[in-house]
Amino acid sequence: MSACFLSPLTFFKCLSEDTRLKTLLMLSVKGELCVCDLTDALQLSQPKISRHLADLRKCGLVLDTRKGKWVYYQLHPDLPAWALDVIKNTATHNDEYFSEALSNLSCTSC
Amino acid sequence: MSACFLSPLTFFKCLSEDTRLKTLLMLSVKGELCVCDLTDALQLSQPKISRHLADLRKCGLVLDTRKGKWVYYQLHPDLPAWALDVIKNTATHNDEYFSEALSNLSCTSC
DNA sequence: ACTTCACATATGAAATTTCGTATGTGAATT
DNA sequence: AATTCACATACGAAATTTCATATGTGAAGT
Repeated sequence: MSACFLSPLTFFKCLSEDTRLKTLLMLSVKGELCVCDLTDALQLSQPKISRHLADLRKCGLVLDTRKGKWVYYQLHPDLPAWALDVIKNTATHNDEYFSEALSNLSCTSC
Repeated sequence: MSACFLSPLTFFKCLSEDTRLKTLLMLSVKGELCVCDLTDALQLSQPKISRHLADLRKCGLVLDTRKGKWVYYQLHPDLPAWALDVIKNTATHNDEYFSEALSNLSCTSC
């Protein structure tokens, strides 16, 4: 789904759950992460991560790209500027909220 | 409650419901509104508005001041800057989401 | 082609959120 | 002090969200 329109309510509902919020904040810092990166970082089951990623996809907040066996997620390039601002702004001023998750990342690109 | 600390998750949970979100956006534009202003603007029952205002109070997002019979609400002065930014930014770029509510306001100060 | 790996989805149960209705509280008016 | 007005809270029901578990799908290796 392309991110043509995004109602503020839909957007904030996506941000109102721990797993989804941390995922978006991590993506805003790291640019791109695969599902296994996220399960490692957040120490959660794969189906749980996958379900929340599906929510974010349906709302147009993230874009998924398959690269061989792995599926990489990024913030959707067509995300409205105000929404991207909210995410970046939140990430910048709340390191302590997701720093532990970031430090759990073991990918080579970190 | 003073707004010493506000976790991003708590904050976004407050923004993830239509009544609460519109209330916050209206307050960011109008500065101060009483409960009856909000019931008029949003065309909702008084207990419903009141319950959501209680939620916002408990999280430290709004401050209530009694003036005679009326209770006026405003965004909490101690709201963290990043959180205020999110609200203002969202209000600026999503007029159509709450413009109808604003136009329903019949208070003299509008 | 069979297996394995990475990820997605389906299902029902459990937890959380929301709501309407009724009732309570405080300030002002008479 | 009794009533009215503006607002807050209590309560159970209904709706929504979240989750664990099981199963399905697609790509790559053997």
